[in-house]
Amino acid sequence: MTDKTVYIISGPTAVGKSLISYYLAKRIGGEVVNCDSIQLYKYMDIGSAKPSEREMGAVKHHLYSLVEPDDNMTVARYREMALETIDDILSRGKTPIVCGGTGLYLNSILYDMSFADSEADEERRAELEELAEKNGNEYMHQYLEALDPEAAARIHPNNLRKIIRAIEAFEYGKGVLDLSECSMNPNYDFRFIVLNMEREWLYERINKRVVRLIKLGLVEEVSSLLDKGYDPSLPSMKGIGYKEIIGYLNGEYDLVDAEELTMKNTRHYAKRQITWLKRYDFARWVEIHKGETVGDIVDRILDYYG
RNA sequence: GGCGACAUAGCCAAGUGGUAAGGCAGAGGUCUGCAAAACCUUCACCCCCGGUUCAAAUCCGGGUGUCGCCU
Repeated sequence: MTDKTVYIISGPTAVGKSLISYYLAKRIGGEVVNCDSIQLYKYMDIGSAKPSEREMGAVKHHLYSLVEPDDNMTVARYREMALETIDDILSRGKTPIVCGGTGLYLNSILYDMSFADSEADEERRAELEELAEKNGNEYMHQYLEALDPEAAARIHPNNLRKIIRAIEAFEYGKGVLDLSECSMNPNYDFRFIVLNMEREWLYERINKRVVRLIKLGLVEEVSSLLDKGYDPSLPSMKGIGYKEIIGYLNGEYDLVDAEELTMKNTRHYAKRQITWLKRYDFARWVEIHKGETVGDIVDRILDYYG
């Protein structure tokens, strides 16, 4: 371990990232830094499966419950906060343990990404969305092609969201860059662990977790968010578990359907996360087997990097 | 036992003579400012046997199975 060592504990949802990070932190005197887009929000504790009070009390946890659910979060802001937090932890002689499965946020720490030249502008975005509404995806894709052919070539014509972002980015600066043009963040020595387990077992855990979250009061949590006035269209409220419960509360289907939908969407999410994480050829994959204790897994993580 | 209906992918399902829609699930993938988001790719010789026909998931006969009704 060096004085710039930063652990990253990632993996699909429900593999046990939080628990393992917690034990790892206890073992090496680390502090946990959240890298989960939904756990960043306040009042969204049950649905986002944040670490328990006890865990948060025993080990320092950063960037949890930080912003209001209607806050306009972006990767750029996340990056800023995360790097600041990591530097602070290092300056106190502790080891940061970045824990989470939001791939884009992970990238923002891992790579020397620059967001400075492409500010997001609400008004311009609304304009572009309207233009798209009127003329369709194909039109927007051609529009982008005229501005930034390279970006257009990378973005599928149906992916309107990315097309609009690329147009914005182009108008503000150098456009949307490809990650391959970035180098690794040179300020840290990363120890990047991807936790994984047999697909079937993971799906089983996901299903059980959804049942548990509902038992713990997810429905109440969601209705209290709605009572506070948070709009279902907010990105935070589109989180898995939240949007499905909102549908139930609106009478679109019953609770059993909401539960099944949540399970399904969580499974899909886990799969996308695994796909994303495969890109990091420098990551060490730790396969968790049934019957292993958290201690065993932490041992293996520590052994990995000698 | 009789009569009738149906049998298409893991599930739902379209197709009634011209070489198997679609949805869901599953699998794989893309990714620099909404990322728990957005988007893409992929997945069947149509219950079995025989017949008619240039051509059958589609028509005919016989099996088998499921469902319904009757006795």
